[in-house]
Amino acid sequence: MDETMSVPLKLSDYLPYRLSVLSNTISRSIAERYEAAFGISMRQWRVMAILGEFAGLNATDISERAAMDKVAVSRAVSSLIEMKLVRREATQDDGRRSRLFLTERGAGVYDEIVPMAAGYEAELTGAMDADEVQKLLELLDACASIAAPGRKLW
Amino acid sequence: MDETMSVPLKLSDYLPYRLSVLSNTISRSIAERYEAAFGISMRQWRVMAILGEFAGLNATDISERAAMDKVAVSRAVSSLIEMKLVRREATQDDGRRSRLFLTERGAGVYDEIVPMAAGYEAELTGAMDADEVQKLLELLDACASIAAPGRKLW
DNA sequence: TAAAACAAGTTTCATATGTAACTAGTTTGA
DNA sequence: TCAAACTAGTTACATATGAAACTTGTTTTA
Repeated sequence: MDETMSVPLKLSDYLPYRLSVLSNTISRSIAERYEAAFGISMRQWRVMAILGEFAGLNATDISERAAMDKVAVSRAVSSLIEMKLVRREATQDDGRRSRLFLTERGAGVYDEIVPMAAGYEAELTGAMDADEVQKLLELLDACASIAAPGRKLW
Repeated sequence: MDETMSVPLKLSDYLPYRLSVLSNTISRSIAERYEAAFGISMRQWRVMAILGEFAGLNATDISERAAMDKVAVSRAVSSLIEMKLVRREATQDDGRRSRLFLTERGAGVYDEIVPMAAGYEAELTGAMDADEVQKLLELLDACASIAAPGRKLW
C-alpha cells in the first residue's frame, strides 16, 4: 500500500558483496606472505606465475592470461626486470614485442612461492570434501559465464 | 629425480585467482551501471547501501558493516554529503561522532539502485537452482571462516 | 611501394587508495 | 579533578591505478 517505502537491500547477504569481501580478504592474506618474504606485489606475482607456467610469453599474452591490463603488465614487468627476477629477450621477427622469462633467481622465488600459494588453497578448501570443491568451482564458472558472457575469465 | 625442476602452479585453476577475477568482473560490471547513471563509486554506493538499511549509523559502524576502513568511509561520506545524498547529524552525547542518514534525494537514488543490484544478482544466480545458490553461499562461508578465522566477514 | 591503419608496449596525467600522523572530544584512574 | 590513555574522524603524504595519448614497429591496401 505504501509506494514510497524503499525496499532495502541486505548488503551482507548480497552475493557480489560477499564475493568481493571474501576475495579481497583472501588475496590480501596471500599477498602479505610473499610481499613480506620477497617484496613482490600481487600483480608482480601474477606475472611471475604466468611466466613460471608459460615461459617466453610476450606482454600481451601475459595480459590476457593474467587478466591484467597491458599498462599493469608493463609496469609489473619493468619492476621485475629491475629486481632481476625476469628477463626480456627481443624477438627476431617483430621488433615491437619481446619474449619474457623468469631469471634463475626468479625461478627460485617462484619455487618458494608456489608451495606457499598451494598450501593456502589447501587450507581454504580443507574443510570441504572433493565433491564440494568441485561444486564450488562449477558454481563460480556458472557465475563467470553470466558475468562475462562470451569471453572466458580464466 | 630432478630436484631442480619447478612444480608449476596452474594459475587459471587456482581458486583465489578465480575468485579474484570473478569478483572484480562482477563488481566492475555493477559499478558501471550506477556510476554511469548517478556518478557514484562502489565505495560511495556501499555507504549508501548501509545507510539505506541502517539509518543513523555513525562512520565507525559503517566501517564495520561495509568492510571498509575508516579513511575510505570518511572520504565516501564527505563526497556523498557534497552531492546532497547523505546528511550528517551531530550526536548530543558524543561530540566526536555524528549519525548519518540518506537525504530524500539519497533515498531516491537508493531506490533506483537497489532493483538494479538485485536484478544483477538474480541474473547471476539465474542458471542455478535454489539448492545450488544455497550451497554456493555455504561454501563461500566455509572459505570465509578459514580466510578470516574468528572475525566475521559479513 | 608509400600512405593509412593497426598493434605492442610505454609514458603521462589525473585520481584513488593505504598508512601514518594528527585534531578534537571522551573516558579512566590516581 | 586532572593528566594519561583512548576513540572518532580527518588530513597529509606516498604510492597504486586507469585512461588516454604517444612512440615505435608492422601490416594492409590502393
